[in-house]
Amino acid sequence: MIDPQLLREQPDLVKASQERRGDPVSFVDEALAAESARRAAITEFERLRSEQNAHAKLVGRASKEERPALIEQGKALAVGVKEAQARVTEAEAAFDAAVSRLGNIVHPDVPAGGEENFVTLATHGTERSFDFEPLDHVALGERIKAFDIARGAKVAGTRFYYLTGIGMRLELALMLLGLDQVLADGFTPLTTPTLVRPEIMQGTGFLGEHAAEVYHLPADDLYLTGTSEVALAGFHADEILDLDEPKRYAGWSTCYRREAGSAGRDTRGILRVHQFNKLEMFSYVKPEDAEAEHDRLRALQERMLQACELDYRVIDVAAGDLGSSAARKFDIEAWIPSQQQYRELTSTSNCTTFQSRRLATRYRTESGRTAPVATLNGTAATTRWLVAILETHQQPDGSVRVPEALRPYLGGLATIEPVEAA
RNA sequence: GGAGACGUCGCAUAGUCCGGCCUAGUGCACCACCCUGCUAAGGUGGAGUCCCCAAUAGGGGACCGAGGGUUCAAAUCCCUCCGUCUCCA
Repeated sequence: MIDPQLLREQPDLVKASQERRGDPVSFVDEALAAESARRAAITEFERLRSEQNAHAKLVGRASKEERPALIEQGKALAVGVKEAQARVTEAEAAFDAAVSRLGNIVHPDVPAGGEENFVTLATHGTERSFDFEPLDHVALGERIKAFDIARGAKVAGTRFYYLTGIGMRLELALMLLGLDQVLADGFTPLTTPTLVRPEIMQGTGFLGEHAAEVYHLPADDLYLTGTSEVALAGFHADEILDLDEPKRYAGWSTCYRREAGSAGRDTRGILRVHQFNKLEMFSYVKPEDAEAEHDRLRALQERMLQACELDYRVIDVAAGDLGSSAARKFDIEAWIPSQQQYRELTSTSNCTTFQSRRLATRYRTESGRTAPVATLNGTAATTRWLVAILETHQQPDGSVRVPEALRPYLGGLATIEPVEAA
């Protein structure tokens, strides 16, 4: 959630942010009204409560004779307090709902507009073309027996797959390469829970706009996470952190997504699936260090794509295409030869203090006060990378060259040869 | 799955049976000052988190795992949930 003080003191700034996101500006005035209603309710309740507390003490000290009359008076006070308390609960729920509709304050450098209005910050490599007819990752995967999509569908349904043989090994190799890179950068590796409680899902904002994307297990009231960001953000919930040094974590987990709104899109292959693995970076830093950390995460991601010898571009995602908790987001998209277009491989978001405020993750400032920390997240590697790696490094005979950096994790394997049909 | 014990403002504990000077005590650790004078010790005071009002000082409310309930009044009584531990299966 955004800073209520900012909402109160600089509503115009919040309105401008809403405007740039393409979200209703009227939400700001509604939130403001709910905010002052909330404070009024609290003030009234506390006045009555104070009166009641003083009265209860009188009763405690009173003699037997005085007591009955005082208790009668107390009953009247109790009614008023109860009503006032109910009004506070109501006002707080209303405020919560109203303020929850406001997205994070968009960073001033974020391009205006929607999905297609991104700005390309950098490109690397060529948009590779071949002097032979390139295969897409599905055809390549069949040649080298890297995955089995038909059997995935048979067993679990569409958008499920098996990684087989070299495919399975290649995914692990990629994850291990990613892990070694983030370890070198001081990240603490974690294997995270992939089932979480409603409060955590709610607190991290994934039950808002993405609610339909999330698998729910009603028998246990647990949610399957679509990214370890959920567990990583929840890790330090309700804590006061020592942030003299930033806290950096790399969470490895399987991710589950319903892909509810994407029927018919990317139905071929493993580009868009219900289940995949991901190594996710997550940083807790002081708010003033958030932008530098964001650049750092992006640099790390670029290094990973370069290690995999992929062609890519870095885009600054436009305001209208930002998740509600992100103030700014950089996506790195790799060139997919069979599609002749760039597709997202990584994403890194600066959530400033938006996420931590609801999760009550704080640090101690110079003056000794507590203040919300800034959180940032970014992809280090996912199963989807296999698509780009296979297609980019394919050779005329249907074999695939293994990027140097991945070879140590594959026993030195330099080329993945087609498997002859049995 | 069954039975039981437990959860207190950093850590450790008192308080809960029997509701009201609990404004949650004490020890350790911590911070400031004083005393002392050098591997120490002692004294005084301070100190949690969240929120509201006032914006300097200050005043008030909430928090004893979480949420409800009973009551004039709940750490204390009742219910539900979460967690930890022990025993049984």
